[in-house]
Amino acid sequence: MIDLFDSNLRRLTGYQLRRATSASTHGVNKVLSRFELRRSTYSSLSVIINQPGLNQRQLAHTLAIERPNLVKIIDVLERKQLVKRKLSNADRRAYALHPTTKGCELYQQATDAMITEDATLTRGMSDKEKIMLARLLQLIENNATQHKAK
Amino acid sequence: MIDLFDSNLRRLTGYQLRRATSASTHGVNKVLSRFELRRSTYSSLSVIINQPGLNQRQLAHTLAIERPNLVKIIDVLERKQLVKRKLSNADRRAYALHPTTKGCELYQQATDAMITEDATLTRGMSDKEKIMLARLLQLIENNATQHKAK
DNA sequence: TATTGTTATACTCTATAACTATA
DNA sequence: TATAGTTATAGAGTATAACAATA
Repeated sequence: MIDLFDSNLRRLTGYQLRRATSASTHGVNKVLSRFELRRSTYSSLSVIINQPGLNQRQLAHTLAIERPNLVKIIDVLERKQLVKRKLSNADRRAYALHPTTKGCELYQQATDAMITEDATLTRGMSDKEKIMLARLLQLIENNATQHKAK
Repeated sequence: MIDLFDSNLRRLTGYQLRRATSASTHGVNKVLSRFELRRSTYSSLSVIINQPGLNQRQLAHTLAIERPNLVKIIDVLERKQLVKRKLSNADRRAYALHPTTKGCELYQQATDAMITEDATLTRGMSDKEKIMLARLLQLIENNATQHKAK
């Protein structure tokens, strides 16, 4: 096959980002499917375990997703008995989100597999490069978020 | 607001990538909407201008998208008279994709705006860091694509 | 009045199977 | 038989408006 190239697009950092992200998606989905999780449910479970008791608004903010999109994600996690919505005493409008024992166990297994999978992405990088990459990606996110707010 | 953090997730390169990409999306969409383009139509137009005469299979491969998803994108570009499907003499199954004059002009304007927008993402980076970022993102994409093929 | 969770809805991107016409 | 373009379809993520219960 003739190997064409998108040399114009490749000059854009935003496009480079999108291609790298997109390429990584297949492997991530494949790993998570072994645990009957999707990216949205895994990331929500992760934050809930990291910050037990937070409410849906806080979780949505942490994940940078909209509140309405979270409802079905938590529904799924609750149906699978990985997470529980507990009524908050302080504010009866809100639910405090807590992981179950089953949720913690599944999270540990899934995370082990995710870390292994994730390591394939940075194969060939030195530790110094990995640290720099993380720093630059965070800078981009901050730049974009600040830019968006204006 | 209490500033919670997703420290578990943030250790994963794949998640760092996704957050940076996602954060950049709003600005890109906003720029492209001024030209009545979307990411999919802009990137297709870009490749067609870069490689005039290529067919839809080649374009899909270059953009790493599936052939069926390209059909409506080209339909839109053709309806807007930015691109033309020309019957290929060599292979009457295939269309050769060519930009129109209008397509080239709109692409130039949109690209100027896109480059300006894109520069905000790498604000605060040295030239050396920008080069390294591009190299590391390409490495990730290669690693992920290779990993996927297995 | 404002906020939490929710419902409804719509749009974009992505992915696969199967068809047609050509090769 | 294999390929290019297409159709149909379904899944996942994302975004906004509006509502009930509560603050």
